[in-house]
Amino acid sequence: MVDNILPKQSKLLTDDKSDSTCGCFVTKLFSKRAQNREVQEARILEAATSCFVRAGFRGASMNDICSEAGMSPGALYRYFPSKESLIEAIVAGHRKASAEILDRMSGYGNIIDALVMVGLDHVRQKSANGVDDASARLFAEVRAEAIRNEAVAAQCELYEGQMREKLLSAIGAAKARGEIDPVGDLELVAATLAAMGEGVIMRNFPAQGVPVEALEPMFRALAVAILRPASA
Amino acid sequence: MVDNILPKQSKLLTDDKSDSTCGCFVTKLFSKRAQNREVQEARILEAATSCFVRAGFRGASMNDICSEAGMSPGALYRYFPSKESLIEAIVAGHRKASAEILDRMSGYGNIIDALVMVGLDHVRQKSANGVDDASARLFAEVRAEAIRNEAVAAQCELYEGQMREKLLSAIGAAKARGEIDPVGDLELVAATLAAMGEGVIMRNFPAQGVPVEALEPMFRALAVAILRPASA
DNA sequence: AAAAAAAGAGCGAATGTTCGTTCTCAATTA
DNA sequence: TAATTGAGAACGAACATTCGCTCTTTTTTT
Repeated sequence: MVDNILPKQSKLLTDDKSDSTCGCFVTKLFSKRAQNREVQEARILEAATSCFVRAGFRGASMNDICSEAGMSPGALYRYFPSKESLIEAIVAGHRKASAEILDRMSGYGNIIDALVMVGLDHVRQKSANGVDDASARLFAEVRAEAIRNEAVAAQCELYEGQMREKLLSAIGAAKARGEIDPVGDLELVAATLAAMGEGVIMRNFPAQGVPVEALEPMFRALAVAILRPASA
Repeated sequence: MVDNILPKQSKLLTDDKSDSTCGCFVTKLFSKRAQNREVQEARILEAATSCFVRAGFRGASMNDICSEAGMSPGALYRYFPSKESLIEAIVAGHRKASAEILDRMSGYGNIIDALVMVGLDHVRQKSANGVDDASARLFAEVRAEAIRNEAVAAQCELYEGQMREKLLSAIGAAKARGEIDPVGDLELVAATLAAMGEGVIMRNFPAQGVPVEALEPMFRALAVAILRPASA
């Protein structure tokens, strides 16, 4: 389809003549070749994401991805050894971005505000990240793929384990401070909050015309109901 | 794999000789042939469900399904004209079962109890329906498939539209009665409850060792938080 | 610094396999 | 006998991946 927006061989980094007179291994790290590799990998991942969102991991063919990336199969296979490796790279990046949102929790004075922020930020990121709602769709695809693809399941496990820990420690600390009185076992409380939040994220409300702000009272009500802060 | 647990041709209904002396068209409806057709269709759907849960809609081949059903491709294609038609039949059945749970809502005195029941019944049905947790896994698969398969999307739309209406009318009635004071717009409230409930269903908690009863206070807290009953 | 050699990058046709579906023919039922 | 049902081989398309080749960049040698 989109055949040649970029020249066949990216020249992006060719103009500025880097001082290749230096013989040290810095040349190796920043050589034309090494830089090009990163650019190409990014290009492939972007194309693959676009194709996978459109047709699913199984539905998108390597040829589709090659076309979208403006690259031949032979070239693409120099950067990723298999379709499977592409899927894994994309899943890891997707889940990592989610996990990182939780790191901002400590910036909030109380746990309720922090949780609401986590929910809203997820919705924002998954629905308007860049141009389209690719991320929310990927979420569903990844969930399904994880059921039968062991490597993908492991990636999910890894990052979702991190998320669970972060959530758990934040809630545990708040409880220790006497800030909240959760309705149940901390583990279950954290898992339920995560599951319910994920349900909202996957619905992709913004794509259906519901503004992110409208979800704020919903997330807040959920957090208050499950965590029962002393102030309420 | 499981090659021949059942005989190649099911004899389940062959033994009891039905009175084929009657020449009216009732014979057509209940003839050996017509009965056999239903049995075979059920057998195929069961096998297909099993395969799809194991490998996904795209990952399971028609040969897999044929083997599991103890049937040749030629035979199977007499009952379903395509893989696509199998998928659609399964999706429809799966979503219909979900929608029917909502019909039991009117049996409860108040909306909170009714909602909690709906959530728990979904979890029960999706996780322990029959033998394994096939139904919860199918949920994820169907969500992903609906993104790119128009026919599946339409099936989901149909039944989820019904569910939305049922939920909306139940909540609307409770509000009219002054029983509750929801935190927001009724449409959004219903959609959020459904999304959050779905999140819990897809997590398949019972398969991870969390008993269904443990989820009851979670669902109740959610319903109370979002709907705000006067009694609370 | 120039020449030669090696390594890397890209292309696109080719490969072997898998898959959904169809076809032909035999067996069973009406 | 006529119609339905089933088996299983066969078909054509699609797919992930590889191969042989050319061109460019980097490294080594002179």
